[in-house]
Amino acid sequence: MPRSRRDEILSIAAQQFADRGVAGTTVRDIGSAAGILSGSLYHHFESKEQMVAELLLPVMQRQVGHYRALVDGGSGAAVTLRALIKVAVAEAAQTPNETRMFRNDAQSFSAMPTLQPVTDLLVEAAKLWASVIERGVAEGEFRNGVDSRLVVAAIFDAVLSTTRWFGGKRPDNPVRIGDALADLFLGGLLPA
Amino acid sequence: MPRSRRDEILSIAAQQFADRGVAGTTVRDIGSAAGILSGSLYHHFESKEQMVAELLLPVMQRQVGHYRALVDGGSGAAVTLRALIKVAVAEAAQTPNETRMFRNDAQSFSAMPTLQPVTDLLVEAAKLWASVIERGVAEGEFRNGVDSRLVVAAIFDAVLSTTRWFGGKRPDNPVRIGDALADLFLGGLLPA
Amino acid sequence: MPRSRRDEILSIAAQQFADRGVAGTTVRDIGSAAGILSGSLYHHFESKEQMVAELLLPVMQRQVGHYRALVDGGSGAAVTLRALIKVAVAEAAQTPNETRMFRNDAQSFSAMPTLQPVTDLLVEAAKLWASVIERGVAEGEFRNGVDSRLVVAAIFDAVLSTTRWFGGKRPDNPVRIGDALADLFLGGLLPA
Amino acid sequence: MPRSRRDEILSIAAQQFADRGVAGTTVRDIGSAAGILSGSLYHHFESKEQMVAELLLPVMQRQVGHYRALVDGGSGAAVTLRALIKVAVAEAAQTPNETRMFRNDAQSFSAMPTLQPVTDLLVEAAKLWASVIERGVAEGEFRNGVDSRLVVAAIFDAVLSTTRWFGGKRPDNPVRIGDALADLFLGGLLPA
DNA sequence: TATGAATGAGAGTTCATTCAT
DNA sequence: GATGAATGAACTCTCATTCAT
Repeated sequence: MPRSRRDEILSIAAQQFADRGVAGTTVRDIGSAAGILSGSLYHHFESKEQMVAELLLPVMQRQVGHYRALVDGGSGAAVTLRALIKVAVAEAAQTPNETRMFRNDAQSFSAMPTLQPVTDLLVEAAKLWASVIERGVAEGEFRNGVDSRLVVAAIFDAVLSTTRWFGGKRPDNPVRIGDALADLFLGGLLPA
Repeated sequence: MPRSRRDEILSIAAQQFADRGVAGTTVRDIGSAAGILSGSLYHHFESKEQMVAELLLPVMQRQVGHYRALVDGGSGAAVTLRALIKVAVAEAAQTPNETRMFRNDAQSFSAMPTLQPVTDLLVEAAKLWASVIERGVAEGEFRNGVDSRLVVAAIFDAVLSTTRWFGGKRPDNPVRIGDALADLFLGGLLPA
Repeated sequence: MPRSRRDEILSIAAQQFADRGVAGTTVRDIGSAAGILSGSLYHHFESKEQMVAELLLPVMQRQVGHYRALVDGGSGAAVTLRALIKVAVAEAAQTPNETRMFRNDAQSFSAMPTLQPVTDLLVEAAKLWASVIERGVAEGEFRNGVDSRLVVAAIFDAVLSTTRWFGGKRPDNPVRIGDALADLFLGGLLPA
Repeated sequence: MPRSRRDEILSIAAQQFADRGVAGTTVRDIGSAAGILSGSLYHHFESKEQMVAELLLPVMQRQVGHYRALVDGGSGAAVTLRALIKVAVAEAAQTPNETRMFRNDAQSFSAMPTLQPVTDLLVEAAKLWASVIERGVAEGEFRNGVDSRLVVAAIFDAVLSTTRWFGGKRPDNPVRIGDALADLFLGGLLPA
């Protein structure tokens, strides 16, 4: 429930960005979905790029905030990793459009200067997750020889993909998905 | 080592498509990377879209060919899944540019009619993988309660992400990466 | 006297289309004649082809409307034919640019899907005219052995050519031209 | 039955020019209809424009030759006009493609410097025909008050249109068409 | 806040023509 | 005579953005 007209437009834009990609969405698309002309968008926002930034930055800040708290929380690596996965999935479920933007458009962020802060947070998030994996290996909680970069990339991409299950008609339960993913990455497919 | 001029241009285009995305790559980009004018590309190809199709279709056909053979190979689910992951990673290592195109641009394929056959193969691939997971669960080789769709999506995305390790200056070893990924998804992070 | 900017541009385009042919007129030509950039045309029209359609359809609808009324009017064949010629010439004088487009570009209409309705009306017009000739022959008003298709084609082309006399500095009188043409086709060159 | 390869290509080009218009025909079209690449056309012809000139000039020269002879032949205006119409129709039947090019593309000839001689002949032809009409009026053979320019334009256009009946599967008889046209313009539709 | 008209850069594509082989 | 590759200019059309009203 968006409060201002501004927020309303922003959430309409998020939908479009998620559906067709940032580059594939024209300001005309956004305007006509919002019931105004494209030129009128510029009364609310400085540029299309700024809309993207305004959409993604708070989402990423919230996420990294959670990650920092969990990593600093003093729990063991396995418990922390499960918590990270669950909170990440929960956030993905809450902000599915923004999450799909991360999944599909992160590649092009480097060409958008305004998004530097977002990219920085993305990097920090990856480092936080990697640190948990590394600690787990170092402390013997995780298997030896695990490649932390590879594992982090795999988990991250898996989390970003969970938005598939949250859209559509019968959205799945984020808690269940988070647990399933944590089970998969911690315990594997083979039975214990 | 491309033989004809045509193949040479095609591999140059693949690099650009992978780096900046299909939509983000202009025919002028491709032309100047190939040392010719953009218009001259049309001596070799009918359209930009056709270049994409010509790049992706054989790659996907090869992959699905492998997947079919493995799924029909009669091995157990775990063995088959490991083989699938390894061959998929090996293919990703051999065609890193095309793989990155799948990762980043698959979303927009629906807007490109020429790519329908590619999309069809993509769907078939997902079904083949899912069938292995389901068989593993049914036959007790995999844990009970595993969500096959979710697992397939996670593994697929992880495989597509491995191209990170194959580009650049010091490309990693696909066999090692394939094994690491198979270990992760079969055995999980926790020690046996 | 065009009212909206849109109509103004349209009538400028008609002039150009008539002078250089539809294919020979570029959107840049139209734009610069209208004092705007070519891209700005697309604020008003979806495509060049749509401009052509929007120009020709109402003209042809009006004409066929007249033809239907006259053919159904119950007058004799000779009287009807004279009326047809006169109204056709009058319309050509009122919309000289569109008429020249019919004369010069009708051949290429089949390649423009948007113009199908126009082509359909063109065909109907020819049939209406031919029916009058045939009735005249059948009822003995016209000479025996007259080839109606040939005569219709000849009259049609003659009418389309009359725009020569309506442009330029000293435009001729459509009523006079219409009568002269009717005299020619009804009575011939030889004195009665 | 074209003799040289050159003539063969030329007649293939004429067909295309007639069907799609000069501007609407690409050298690629001509090449592929002739079974060679477009570039190879330039071994035979200097330019596309030259092909047009080479096609139209002899046709027009022949025609004007006939017209001059007939106009200078000393016959009465009516006899001369009938002869002009019949020979013009006969020529149209013999060179239908070139005639259709005159009908459809004459407008654009002014933009093609190479075609100046053709245009000059076209003008001379019109003058020759007009002189016959005027003589007929002056000598009382034709009705008083006849507008010679208008009549010439009408007859010319009618002749150019006769190619409709000479193409296709069951080509009509040029002699019959010529007579029908002469009857129409001399005697009109009304019975004597 | 919004409209409607326009900009200007750049997109994919076409095409007559050239030329080394 | 023909090929195959390329040029370079022009084409239609798109789109983020600006601005007077």
